[in-house]
Amino acid sequence: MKIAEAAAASDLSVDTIRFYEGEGLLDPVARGSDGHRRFSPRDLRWLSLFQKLRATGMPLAEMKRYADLARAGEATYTERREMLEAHQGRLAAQQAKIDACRSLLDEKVRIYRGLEEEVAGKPG
Amino acid sequence: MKIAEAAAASDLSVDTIRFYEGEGLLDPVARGSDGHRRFSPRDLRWLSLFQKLRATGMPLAEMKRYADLARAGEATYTERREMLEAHQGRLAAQQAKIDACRSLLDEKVRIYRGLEEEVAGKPG
DNA sequence: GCTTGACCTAGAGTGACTTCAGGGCGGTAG
DNA sequence: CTACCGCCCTGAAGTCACTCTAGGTCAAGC
Repeated sequence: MKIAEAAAASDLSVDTIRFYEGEGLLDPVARGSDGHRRFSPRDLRWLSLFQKLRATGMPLAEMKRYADLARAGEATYTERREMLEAHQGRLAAQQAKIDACRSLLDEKVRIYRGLEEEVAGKPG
Repeated sequence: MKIAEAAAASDLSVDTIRFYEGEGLLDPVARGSDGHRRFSPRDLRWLSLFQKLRATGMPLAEMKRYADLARAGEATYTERREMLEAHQGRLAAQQAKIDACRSLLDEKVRIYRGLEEEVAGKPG
């Protein structure tokens, strides 16, 4: 699978994928005889994981740490789990922000609708 | 109200508040005789709004546009409402990302727990 | 054989802060 | 009175995570 397909499948940009490889999040990706990257299903699963973690606010350094731990084998299960649990906490915080923003926007939109009607009803 | 209090109340940093004023999101803030900023309740409401919008991914340029429209008066009600509605769409997208990440993490954490037990149960 | 399109690298540019360096003012402890 | 502390000021440099640009390779289609 080449990079454009990997990008489409993982919901990352091709630039971001190259950047992540450069940062060492992914092991160096295999290359075809043309020098182009060939992504394995395993690479793909990593990219999708990175996409989800980043999209919800995990810093790159932390994703790197997680990837390094995964390379280190079964001795790191506990630390890896703890990292994911810490990120679950971040999800909850994000959720709270979304909820707060949603209720504010719902009200403001309602208010604007009222104001627009008022303006429309003005004589003149 | 001075800047540290405004920061605590709006959940922004003092640096971010100064930065937002510099970018013209806020009208120039009143100053005391000591040259320090004095934030009005109105400033505070704007800052809280900006905090909520930024925390959920609205770009600065868009918040600036919204603030400029608000300065322009009632002729801009409709455009302002449409901007907020567009942001409601962003909230939904964020929500989807959080949900996708949450279900992945729930599963991964469950799996790690199983693996940790397995390792713990090994002889030797 | 020439163009088109997807890929390559290295490096510059961007958005939204954050940190730093250097300095002022007001209160209080010595 | 002055030394220090804490909070504030400005302008500029630094950071994070991309994103875009310039210049180049290569296989395939006309």
